[in-house]
Amino acid sequence: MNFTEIPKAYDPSVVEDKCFKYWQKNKLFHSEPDEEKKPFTIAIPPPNITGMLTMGHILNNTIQDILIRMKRMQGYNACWVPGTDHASIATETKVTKSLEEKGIKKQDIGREEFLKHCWKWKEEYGGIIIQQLKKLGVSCDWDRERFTMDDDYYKEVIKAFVELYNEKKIYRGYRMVNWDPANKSAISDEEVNYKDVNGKLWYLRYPLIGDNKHLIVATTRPETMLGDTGVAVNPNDDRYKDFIGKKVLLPIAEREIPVFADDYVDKEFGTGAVKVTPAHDVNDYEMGKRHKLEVINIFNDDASTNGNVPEEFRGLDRFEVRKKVVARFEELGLLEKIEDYNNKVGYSDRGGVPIEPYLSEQWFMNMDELAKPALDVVKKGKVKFYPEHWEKTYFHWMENIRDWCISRQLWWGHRIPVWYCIGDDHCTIECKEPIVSVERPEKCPHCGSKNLRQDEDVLDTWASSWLWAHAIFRTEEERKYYYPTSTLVTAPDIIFFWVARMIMAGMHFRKDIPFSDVYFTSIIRDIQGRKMSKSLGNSPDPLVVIKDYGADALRFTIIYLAPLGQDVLFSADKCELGRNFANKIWNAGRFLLMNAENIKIDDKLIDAHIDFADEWIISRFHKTLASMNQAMDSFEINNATKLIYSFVWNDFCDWYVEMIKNRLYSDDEEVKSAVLTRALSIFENLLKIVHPFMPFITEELWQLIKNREEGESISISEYPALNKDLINPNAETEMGMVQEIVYAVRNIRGEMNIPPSKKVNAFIKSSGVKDHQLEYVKKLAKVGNVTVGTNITKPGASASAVFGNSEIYIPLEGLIDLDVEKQRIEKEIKRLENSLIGIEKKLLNEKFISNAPTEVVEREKNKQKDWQENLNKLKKILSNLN
RNA sequence: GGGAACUUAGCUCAGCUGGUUCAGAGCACCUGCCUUACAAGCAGGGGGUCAUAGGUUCGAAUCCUAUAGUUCCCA
Repeated sequence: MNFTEIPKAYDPSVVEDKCFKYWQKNKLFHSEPDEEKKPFTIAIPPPNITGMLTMGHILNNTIQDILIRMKRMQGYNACWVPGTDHASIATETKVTKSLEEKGIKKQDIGREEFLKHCWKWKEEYGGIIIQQLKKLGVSCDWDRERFTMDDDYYKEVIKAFVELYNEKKIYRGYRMVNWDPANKSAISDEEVNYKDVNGKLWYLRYPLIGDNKHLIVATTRPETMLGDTGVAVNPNDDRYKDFIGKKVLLPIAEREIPVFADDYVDKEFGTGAVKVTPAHDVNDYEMGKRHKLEVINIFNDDASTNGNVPEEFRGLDRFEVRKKVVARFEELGLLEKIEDYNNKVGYSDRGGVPIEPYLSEQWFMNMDELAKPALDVVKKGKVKFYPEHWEKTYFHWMENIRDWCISRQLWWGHRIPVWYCIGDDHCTIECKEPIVSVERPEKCPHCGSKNLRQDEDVLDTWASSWLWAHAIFRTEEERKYYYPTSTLVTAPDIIFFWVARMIMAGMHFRKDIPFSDVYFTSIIRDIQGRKMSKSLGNSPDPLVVIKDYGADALRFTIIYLAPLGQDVLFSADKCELGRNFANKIWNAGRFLLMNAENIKIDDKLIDAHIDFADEWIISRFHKTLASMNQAMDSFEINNATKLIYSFVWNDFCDWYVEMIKNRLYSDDEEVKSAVLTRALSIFENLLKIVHPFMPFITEELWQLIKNREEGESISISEYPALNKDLINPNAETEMGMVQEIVYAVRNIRGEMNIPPSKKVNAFIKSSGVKDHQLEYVKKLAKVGNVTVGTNITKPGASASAVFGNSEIYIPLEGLIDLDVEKQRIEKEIKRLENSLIGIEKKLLNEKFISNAPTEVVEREKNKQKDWQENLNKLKKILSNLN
């Protein structure tokens, strides 16, 4: 290959697909248990099969990929299991809708037929998100892809149900649940979101029986009055003492209902008298139980009114009925008033409609005993959260945990393994007991009837995905090897849904934690800080971003922007950061490769002709590595990207590459070979530490800089080991001096507007500058001749600067603007004076001298001495200018 | 109502256990450059009483308390 033909700008579109295919073909990310190696395992948070790739997935999976790639290179048996979940409600909604578009109703075709459609839909669309994920370059073990409804996973879920039922942790009950009328299913407490709603408070008059008086009740839901079976007041409310025990005639329904006293009633709310609807409000239900009230359900499963309301009010949607009820109250002269009222309304997470408290028969899981060990392992630090503060949220939820409603009135999902005896003629009382079994029972164990009916409901999707961390592994052998997994990377909004429950499942079914570290990712917002959402249309399509900027650029940018525990304000154009960085790396590689066309690479010379610039970059590399290790250990991944960025751009490209040019363009072939060989080896190490973050470009360059065998890959190469002996303070000091001089000269050049094409000469009044340093100064600051000595006098018409304890003069005959020069010096004097004021104040403070550690005091004294000397020099320079 | 996080340059944010990266980075801005890796670049520059008020300390962006604002979770 002719390297001069390498394009000047990096083009990710060519490289990315090629690299991914190469990795796939060679199965580089496949893992099998291997007792010789330590496992490092990640279970992907399974995206839902109805989902499309979002920026949240990008962040989440990039982090996982960084962790897994790094560990893989560090010699671990890295195993990242990908997969998807079946998303009961979301999928069923999609399939139902698409059938309805064809004029097919779910009920008409029946369960079996409907499920066939679901599977077809899953085959067609369910894999899209996984395909999209591949564009990101993630290194999952693609042979291990799992789905929560795979046969063996399905069995695992059913087994868990039966086990928990037998342990009496799962039970059936007639309860008031959160009902989602859109999906016609119960949902769990966690799936309800409370929103502030600008509503109304209606004041309704209920006529007292045997009296001309009225009792006025206030309600946010007037329509439920059709199901009222009582009116409650506070027992200590003097206003209503006389009403207790009397009855009111419920308007419209024409029902006599009692007035009673209950402590629950808040005297301050409304009129202090509240209508009680036991079938449609949790608190009313409790009151109803206490006072043995009738329970009248007025709604069908879609929240339309049923036969328990007067004829003309039947079959209407709950919001329609509201209007009609209010209108009727007005007609009857029983509407006292309407006030604006701000209240919280629970909305269904999935359905997006207000939930309806609804009495129904459901399956529940008692969480008390499951929660204890799960709480314990986090308290004891066996499972660590990053950032740590999520522990508090976790503790609070776990300590106040409530029973989990796990049944859903849906067909797509894990069907509850419970059968009911319909019976023949000889049923016993025991036949009423549910028959809970992994396999379909032959007959009723009590009466022998074969007439059995399976429970129609399926389980909450989370009641299957909570087993994910272990159920993704098929054999006990694998579970022993890979479980517990290492790090879970997930969004904090599913801490209860998934993280907490997975810890519970792990402790219960495996008697061990499911993962040792949990990394809670940032939430991606738009540039105005709004959550990204479909309805706002403010979420960039990650695939378009990848197309425009490259996957590496997107990966790097999103991590760079995402500090631990902080939200990220993202817009696609921010990916310029990553794209530019990729281009920088590309061009550094291009530079080395172009030189490699004419210069021989010779590994024997890798340590030959080494000088302080080489030692310095190696020192910087190992320092960077040390900081990176520290950052990664504490999951400060964005710090790691910053370290990488600054090493690559500032140290390697800005300084080192510029510095080796002197020697690469020399006449000594051996020096040239040594310098390029070494630079390439440092560059290779650089590629390796960048690789987990930007896998594609680093793979491409790694393949280019040496001849590689088929199947070789940077992704399975050895990660550079930290060698603290190579951190070299002498080289850094020597380099520091070069940098100081170069900065000083560049500053003069910049301020004096001297074009780069024009070389300047320099006089340096110092004893400590060596010739080989000056060679670099000449190159980097575009200096022609340098004169160094201790007894140099300042040439006329020159600009000056002070560095360390030395002075530098740049003769600028005809170029110098005296005013500019004076301003430059004065600015520097001002800066130093301000610093000195602060330091003097400190040193004059007796308490500082006596209380501060001696080394701090020493340090301050030295600083003062150096700065004072420099100040004196500058002052002298300034007075000479005047 | 209870809890959590945040407030540092025009914007987005670093700054972990107080004193050698202490006031930083990227973007934006201004000036000069197509210097044989890179204009997606190079060199230089301007810009912040670290939300406010107290306190602890020899010393506070950093620790404590209160206040204000922003965001999120739970009831």
